[in-house]
Amino acid sequence: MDENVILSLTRAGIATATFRKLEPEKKELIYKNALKEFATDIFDRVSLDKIAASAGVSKGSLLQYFTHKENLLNFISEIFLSEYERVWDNYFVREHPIRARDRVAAYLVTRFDSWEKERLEFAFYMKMQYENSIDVSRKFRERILALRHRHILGMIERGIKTGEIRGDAEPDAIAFLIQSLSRNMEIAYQMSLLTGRGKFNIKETADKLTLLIFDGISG
Amino acid sequence: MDENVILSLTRAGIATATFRKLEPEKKELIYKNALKEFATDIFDRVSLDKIAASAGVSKGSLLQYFTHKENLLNFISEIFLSEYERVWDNYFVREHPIRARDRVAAYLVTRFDSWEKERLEFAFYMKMQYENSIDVSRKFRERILALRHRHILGMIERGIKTGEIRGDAEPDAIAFLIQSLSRNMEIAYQMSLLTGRGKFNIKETADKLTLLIFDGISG
Amino acid sequence: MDENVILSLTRAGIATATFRKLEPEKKELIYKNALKEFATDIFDRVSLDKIAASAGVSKGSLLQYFTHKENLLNFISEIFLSEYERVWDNYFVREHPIRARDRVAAYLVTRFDSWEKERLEFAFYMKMQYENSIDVSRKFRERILALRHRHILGMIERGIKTGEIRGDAEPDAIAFLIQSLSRNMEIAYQMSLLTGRGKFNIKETADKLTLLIFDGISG
Amino acid sequence: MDENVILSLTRAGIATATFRKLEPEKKELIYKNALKEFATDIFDRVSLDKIAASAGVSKGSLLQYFTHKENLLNFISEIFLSEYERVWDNYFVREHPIRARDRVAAYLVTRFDSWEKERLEFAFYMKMQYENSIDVSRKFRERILALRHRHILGMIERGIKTGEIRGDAEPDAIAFLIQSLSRNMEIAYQMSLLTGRGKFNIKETADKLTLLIFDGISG
DNA sequence: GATGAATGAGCATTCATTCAT
DNA sequence: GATGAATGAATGCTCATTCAT
Repeated sequence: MDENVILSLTRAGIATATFRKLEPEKKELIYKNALKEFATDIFDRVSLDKIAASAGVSKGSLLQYFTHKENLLNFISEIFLSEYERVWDNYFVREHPIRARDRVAAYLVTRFDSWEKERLEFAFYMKMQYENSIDVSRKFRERILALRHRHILGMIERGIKTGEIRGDAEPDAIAFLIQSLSRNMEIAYQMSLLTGRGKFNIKETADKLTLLIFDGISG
Repeated sequence: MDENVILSLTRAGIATATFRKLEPEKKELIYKNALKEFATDIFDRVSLDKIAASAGVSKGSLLQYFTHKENLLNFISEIFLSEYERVWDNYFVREHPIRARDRVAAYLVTRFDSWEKERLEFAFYMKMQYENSIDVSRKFRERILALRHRHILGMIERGIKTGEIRGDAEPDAIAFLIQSLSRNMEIAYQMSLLTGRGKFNIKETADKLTLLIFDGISG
Repeated sequence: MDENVILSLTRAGIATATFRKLEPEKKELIYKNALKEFATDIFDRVSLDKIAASAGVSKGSLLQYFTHKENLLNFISEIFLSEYERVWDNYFVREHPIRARDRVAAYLVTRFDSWEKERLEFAFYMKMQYENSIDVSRKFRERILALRHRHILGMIERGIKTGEIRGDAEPDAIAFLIQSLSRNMEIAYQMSLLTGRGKFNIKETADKLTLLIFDGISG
Repeated sequence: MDENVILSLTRAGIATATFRKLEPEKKELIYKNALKEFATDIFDRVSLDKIAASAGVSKGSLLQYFTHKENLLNFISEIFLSEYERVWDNYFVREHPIRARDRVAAYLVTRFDSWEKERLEFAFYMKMQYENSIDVSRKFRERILALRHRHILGMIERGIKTGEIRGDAEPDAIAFLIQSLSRNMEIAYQMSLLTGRGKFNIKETADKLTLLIFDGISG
């Protein structure tokens, strides 16, 4: 957890100064356990008692750190987003495949290996994107969407420049297409996790789909 | 509401015989009002009192008909699904566009005109797919997925036969692609409804995307 | 407790229909015990748990009857006021002393013998008149004040007509004077109850004060 | 704030030695801000956090100075009383009107001009007399009552000596009468402050009432 | 001596479910 | 079969008080 982010969240009134001054391990513990609860169940069914107990803090302290239940989610959400954005931005400054279609295939695959180890983070990510009944999630959704759109558009424009992607189509439409695939892969992955039966082969799916959208499905 | 469906739900223990014997209008009234509540808010925040009041039944009766709150949702879900499946099956027995790509474009557009008039049904459909973390919604999700997969596969196989869709690719992969588009269009539509700003042009989007996936995005 | 009053309170949304249908003894029990708590302690420190327990009802029921804690006080207050007004109005239609000064002396004494037996009612009456922090008490205060003012003015006007009370002074000023005495007697009575030491002789005080204000304190 | 009073309060265990050693300005600051809170709201709703924040002290210190929340109120109460008594005692050693009735009229008016500027002090004074169902307020009430009684009795006895006030009546009864007027004027003043509508003319009321009680209301 | 972090007791309110009528 | 009264479990939040630093 980035201390600078925590500082700015403190300034934004999302976490209190009291929380900021906690030992890093304790902060981490609270973050992890709260994320776990919010990832596992709906906002209304998440109980502060349970979070407090599993994080080894009193409920009173928890509320002293975040004032509100909703603010606690807000905090978790912001920390998650900052980390998420950091990772993705990092990804795009590093070296990348040479061919546009490889870049797209790689994009579709990215993050899934992390999710593999961070199941709770993935569950939280999915829940926040689709949960409409809480205000915090709207912000979350929009932040995620904007980030992904920016990244995808970047790839497309580069592909158009090199002539690998057709320039006669609207970049936004192509972006919508790639966004769709990415989203559906996340959902398919989640369902395979939930049902347990049959692993969902991400790499293979990404490769196949990239081929299809580049070359078209026409006979 | 199909009486046969109600009968089978009664046998499955989802609704009681008492409910089945109700006058059709009363059953309809309960369905409509319960669906409205479950579409509007999260399972936990839906109150039986409100449903009972708006449906003109007593809370006691409501529970006598469905035993549980969750069972009531179960019932609504099953009725919705049976209707949903009926409509789609109907769609595919009727005449269709001649060209494969027109069939796909039409598929992507279908249902949206109904949703336009049936906002609550659409909200319920989306909520069940993405938001409610209840067992019922898992079943719902899977049923929807299976149905759509079956229909899309049908289209693809027909296209392969006519040579309009390439036969060298796995039909499942192509189905995944189309499924992705369909899903993302629903999400985009929902977001345009929620935010209110800027209508989402379904027809235009469907056409553009169909072109893209048939011809590919290669330069 | 007058059923008509309860009915009108139900209509005003202060009590629910569920409460109205209760057996009279149960209603009485709730009224008595709630009044006792509100008479004994500050609104914030009165606990619904305690009232529910002493009235032999569940806390859930209590809230079903009155929706809010404040509404429960509201209810008690209205019942009290209706009874208070009934008693006083009754008092003034009955026969009265012939002489104006006797009427005033009698007025100052009235209610105290009832308070003697109804200690809790008296405590409630005092608390409601002087507790400013709850909205309900403002209404209470104004109702009490208006009633007493009306009654006192009535006495004064009659006294002016018979020539027993001087007509050259403003009736409102005389009313203020009598109101002051009445109020201070209540306070003195309350203090004698609270401290326990030395009974406060109401009758004697009323007689002495009536003499004083009629004849003046001039030497 | 009189340091001698603080010393005796320290000895009485109401304030700690730690508090006594504070700089006078800090002590004053704590007094002012605590009084403000206790004047504005009921004991239970006054929060130490708020007092600490506005007084520029830590909550820990506040409790170190006074041990309890109730003791803090105790302290404020005692300081207020000592000041109140000082002012009144001062008033009675200064020169006064020559005629007894003027002295009474002046007495009824005294303090009101101070309250005009010291709204919070007045609110505190009233709240302590009537509202707080705490032990502290009982003591407060009795101290105020005793002081006023003493002063009023003094006036009366002087009036009896000069023959301006009748000697055939019990001085205590006359004192009760004047006390009543004084009290009711305070209440009327408070109500005019609370409701906001129509100023309550103190001087005029005092004059009229003095006339009435001296000359009597007989026709 | 000053501070403020940690705590836990206390409480109003909601609502599904039970069950007597 | 219909009703709705009774219940109690569950939970977010406030705040005085304790106590380690």
